[in-house]
Amino acid sequence: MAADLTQLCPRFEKAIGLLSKRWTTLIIYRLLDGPRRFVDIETSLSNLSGKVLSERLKELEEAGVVLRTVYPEKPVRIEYSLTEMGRDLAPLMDDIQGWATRWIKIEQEQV
Amino acid sequence: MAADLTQLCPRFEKAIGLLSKRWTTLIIYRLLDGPRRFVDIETSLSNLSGKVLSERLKELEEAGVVLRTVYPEKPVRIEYSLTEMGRDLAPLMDDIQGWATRWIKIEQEQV
DNA sequence: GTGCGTAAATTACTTTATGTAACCGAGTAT
DNA sequence: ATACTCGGTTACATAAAGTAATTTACGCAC
Repeated sequence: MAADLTQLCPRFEKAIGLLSKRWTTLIIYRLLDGPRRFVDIETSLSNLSGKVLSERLKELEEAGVVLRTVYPEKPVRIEYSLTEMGRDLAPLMDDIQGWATRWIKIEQEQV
Repeated sequence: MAADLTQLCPRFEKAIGLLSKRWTTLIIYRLLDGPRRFVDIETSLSNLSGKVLSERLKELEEAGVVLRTVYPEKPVRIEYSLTEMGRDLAPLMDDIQGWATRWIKIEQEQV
């Protein structure tokens, strides 16, 4: 009967809980290119609303993946960047990119 | 002004759309150990409801990641397994596991 | 055959998450 | 003063997920 009592590694579960929320991976992917401002992220990911972006950035900051830096210039500038923990996700992103390239088919627009 | 017009690779985006849905990764992770029946997956992932499992398995089958096999035995047996495309996600899972092990802290139960 | 149980779902209903759009406060430009 | 940008927040509407009961098709005990 013992179906499958293999416990999931709690760290793995927690990582998945963080990373697999909607938009999270795409936000991180954007930040791999370098620090970005709120609006830049918002406008570069279509359908991502400021509301959710704000939530995600808070979660990621809380988790230690993203760093929020305030530059006290004339009009204050706020930049979001990846911490070391965040940059360490780069190989993972490459894996997804590789897998996608190998397996994902895109339906062609009519030629 | 040109904020960041870098387009996301559509394959990458599609892959993320598939993989980052709630439960999807955990279901695939479970199937990496070998074929499983519906109830086994359901009971091994707490809080995953039959409803959503059913949806996810259909999506994954549709995407070519999961194979649904019907064994016409006395009480019919249905097994879900990974296709080659699905098994090719193993390195990604390993990377997530590695990253989680390196960075994710678990709050300790009181000793 | 009646009642009971299991596997694999599906349906109806509730709760949570996300999307949309308007609004705010600080700063700057006209 | 007016309008515009940035970095948000708020209020409301829709979509997705959770909960629980029901369904269909079996087998099993009686």
